[in-house]
Amino acid sequence: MVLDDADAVVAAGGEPPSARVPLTQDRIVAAALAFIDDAGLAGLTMRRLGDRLGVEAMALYRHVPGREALLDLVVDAMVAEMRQDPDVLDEPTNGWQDFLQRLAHGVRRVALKHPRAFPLVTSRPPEAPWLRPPLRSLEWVEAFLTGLQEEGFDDATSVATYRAFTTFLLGHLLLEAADHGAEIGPLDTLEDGEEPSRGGLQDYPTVRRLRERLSEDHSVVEFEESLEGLLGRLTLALHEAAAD
Amino acid sequence: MVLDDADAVVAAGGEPPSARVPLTQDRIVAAALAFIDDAGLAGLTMRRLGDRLGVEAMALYRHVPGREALLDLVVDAMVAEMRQDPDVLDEPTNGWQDFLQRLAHGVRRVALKHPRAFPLVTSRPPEAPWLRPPLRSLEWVEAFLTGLQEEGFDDATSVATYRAFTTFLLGHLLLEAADHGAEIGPLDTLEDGEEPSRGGLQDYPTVRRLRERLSEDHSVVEFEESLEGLLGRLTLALHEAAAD
DNA sequence: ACCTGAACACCGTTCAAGT
DNA sequence: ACCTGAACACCGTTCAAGT
Repeated sequence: MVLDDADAVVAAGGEPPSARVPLTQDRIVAAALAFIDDAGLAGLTMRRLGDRLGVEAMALYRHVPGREALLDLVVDAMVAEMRQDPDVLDEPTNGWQDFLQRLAHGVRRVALKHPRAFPLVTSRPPEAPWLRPPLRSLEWVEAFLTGLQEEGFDDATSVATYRAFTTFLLGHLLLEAADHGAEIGPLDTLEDGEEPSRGGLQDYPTVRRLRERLSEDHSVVEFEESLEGLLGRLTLALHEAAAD
Repeated sequence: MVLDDADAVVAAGGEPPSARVPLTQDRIVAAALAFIDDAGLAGLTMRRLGDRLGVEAMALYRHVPGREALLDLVVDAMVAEMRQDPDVLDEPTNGWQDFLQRLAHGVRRVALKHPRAFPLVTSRPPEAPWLRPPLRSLEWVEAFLTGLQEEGFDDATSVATYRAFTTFLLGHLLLEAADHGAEIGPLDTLEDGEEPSRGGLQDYPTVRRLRERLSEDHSVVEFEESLEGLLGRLTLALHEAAAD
């Protein structure tokens, strides 16, 4: 999913005049992700994606089974992006807390890099029913569980941690991505200063009074504190498990 | 959004032979929600929804602005369903912990009643950018914040609680809904016992060993304990705020 | 007043035909 | 070997016409 020379040419100046750049699945997936990033999922069409790649839509079907499968590949690409992150470790080398902290921040970086595509990680059905977004690849879960077991987690605690950790990530990152993605409906183009739906605010005095505060962005602090809270609870659970 | 006589007639025996049941927005929205509940969002089409109501698709446009708007109305219907729940209180009458606990369980009931429609609550853009799913209506947030303030929460703590509470609900309920919704892709019809994607499991020994455990459903306990943990942290935060 | 029929622009996808 | 053109079935949506 790395930008190769072919993409560089296309990105630089439209499609190459005569030099035929061959289509590949990776190029298609990368283009689809880029498309969603700046036009939203609703705008992604096989025909428009073809345009973007200088090709008829029908040419895509030689490299990708169809639109649905393409979206799954986009999810795979984002999941793979987390694994490439040098700050995310394959196994715990400085204790499990450091391991989980790096992982959490790595996932968060990807979510904020692709706020409009990230929800796909949640909405696409996973490979197996017990895989949970956003850590929804077998490789991820294997690395996650093995890492914890190396650090002395027993079976039950490892699995419970996987579940608690994914729940935590999903809640925070989906909301944070929504803030940044700002899926502005095509109707909400408030180019003029009309401030829609503000009128009704008079009926909600408390909301109205706290409006400024509600708009403040404390997501970094909240993520950090919530993560620390989770790690703290896990530490307790670990000691309890050891005491049994 | 309550089933009225008109729906009862239709539900009982197909469309009424001659007695014209007038279309209303409520009937359309209820039918759309029911459709998503048992066919998934992808299957919902204006034309098919018209069929289900014994009407041409074009007739729907007299009562609903369009498909996108209809989906927003479906979300509103689910949000309203939470407010009708008799176990969910409008204001805290037995302390804020009881207030939040009832609210949490009420939202959970709706999520589990509509596992395939619930994700819409997250994916549709809210009325205002500072409204957060799943408590994404002005009425909800007004009741929520006012209730907490009656219980002595200051402004900052009320808003922080709103944010923490929504994050908690979203993470848990989206994952739990996904478990129950089982968005089985049209291709995944494993009517024969082929067990797809199980072959690769040999490369993931830890996942393989913990497979049984990963499939166990502990969502009730997790929801309960996580909620209790949240309330506990809030209690601490309250005391800290009071000490300042 | 409320619904229908026909039409338009746009989809995903298939397949024979081009180069 | 790889892409294109034409075609099919299905969408959302508009609007004049029916009752």
